[in-house]
Amino acid sequence: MPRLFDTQSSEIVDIVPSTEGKFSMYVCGPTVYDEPHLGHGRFTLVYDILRRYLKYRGVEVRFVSNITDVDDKIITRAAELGISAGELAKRYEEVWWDLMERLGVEKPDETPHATDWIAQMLELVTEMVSTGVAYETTDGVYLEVAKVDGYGLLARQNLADLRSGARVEVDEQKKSPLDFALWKRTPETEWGWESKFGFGRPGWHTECVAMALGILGEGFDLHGGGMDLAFPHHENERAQAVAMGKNFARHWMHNGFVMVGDEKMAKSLGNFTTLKDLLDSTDPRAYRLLVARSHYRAPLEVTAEILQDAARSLERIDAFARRFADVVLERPEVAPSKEVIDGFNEAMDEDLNSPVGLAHVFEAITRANFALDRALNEEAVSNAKAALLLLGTLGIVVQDRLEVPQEVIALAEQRKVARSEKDFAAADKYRDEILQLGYVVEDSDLGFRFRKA
RNA sequence: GGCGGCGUGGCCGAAUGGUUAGGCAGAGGCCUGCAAAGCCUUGCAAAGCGGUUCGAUUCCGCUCGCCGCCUCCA
Repeated sequence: MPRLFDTQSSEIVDIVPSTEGKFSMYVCGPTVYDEPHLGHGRFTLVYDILRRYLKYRGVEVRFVSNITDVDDKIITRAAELGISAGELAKRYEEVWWDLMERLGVEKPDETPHATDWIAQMLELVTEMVSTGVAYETTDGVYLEVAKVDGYGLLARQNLADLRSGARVEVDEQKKSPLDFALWKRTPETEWGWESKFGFGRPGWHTECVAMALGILGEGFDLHGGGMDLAFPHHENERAQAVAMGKNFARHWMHNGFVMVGDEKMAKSLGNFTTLKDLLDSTDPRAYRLLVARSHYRAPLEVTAEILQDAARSLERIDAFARRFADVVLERPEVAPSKEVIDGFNEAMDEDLNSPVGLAHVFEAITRANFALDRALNEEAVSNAKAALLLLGTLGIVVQDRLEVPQEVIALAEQRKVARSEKDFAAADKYRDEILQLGYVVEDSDLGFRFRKA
């Protein structure tokens, strides 16, 4: 198992799963009310890479990520559009999965919906009220955070300091501004559910507790999300579990933000680029490469120039993959370079250091090319196999074959003949014609190869 | 106000108390009919000021600049 930075202890720790060889992870998914942006793309890629890496290391991963389909923002947005909240949520959930597929993010093993867990949430609320850690007011049920041991653990602040900085609106009925809603009473004209606490809907923080514990059980291995979820969302999830005397996540993992200049990309700041725009304009793999080549906890700046940089780096990877596509198949007996794989694993094992992992991949690519130039085939193939294996582990799908129209192949054949007859004027003419059709022809020992112009 | 973090070469981005990160771009060369791809060589660095040390980009302090969380937020 890798070591990972744990938000609770604020240090890199050994990850010890509750069951050896297995790993259960829960990552907070989207509230489906609008277009996802680059930040959503980053966190899904980060956890996708973690999941793929663990599987590659032979760990049996169970990955749960929820869909928040009941929320104030959904209700507000739906009202603006004049459609039902359920309809809006359904629409944006479809958008979400479509984008995930384009990003190459593997679908979670389970994708629970908050609206399917209302009954379980109400059970938890009932339990918290009965044990006295939660109380009712005229507008809902609140958890009294002062009664929770270690409240502030994930925020790394004590209760008093959190309270002094609280910016939440004052509610006379709440015992503390930090107390948060478990159940919100609403008029029956609004979207909601009947309950012993009155008609209403659940507070945000309860759904993940119900779903994580309900699906993965107590003491599941890892809970993750963006850094902005550490407080108050995850803090409040943990608070509920602690209040009920239940074991919650063993480890907490939080990824850094996507930055725009010196600011966090956020809906509220209006400085976001939608994932759709990114995917429509750039090779989706470029964003994955960008995410993988910076550390997951560091801020990540994304600009057109930086994406272009990653895209060019990807061209090098694809050129390498094309060069080795056949070579690798011819040598099934050669194993991937252990040295490269060990270097990669070592980097990834220390808090998922994918930038260093990628450096090993690029070094392997250089060595493979170097060796093949000198006909050192075994050396070339073992490095190439390692690089290809590890790229796959990061979820980077190489384009090692190109579907080329028959017409282009015919021109390349003619060019080959012209070259053998030393008719270079004709050869160059054929090359131009191939270029007109959108392909670049490259010569090699094995004949010709193509790439997209 | 409280808490956490950051400032690395033209750009992106790691590790590290003394030796090449890696990628992208640049320069020179090899290969090629010419290219492309590839390979080789090569600039360019550590916000500032002090301190610890034989030696600091790396540790400590201060200054400056910046960011995040404490409200919804990935």
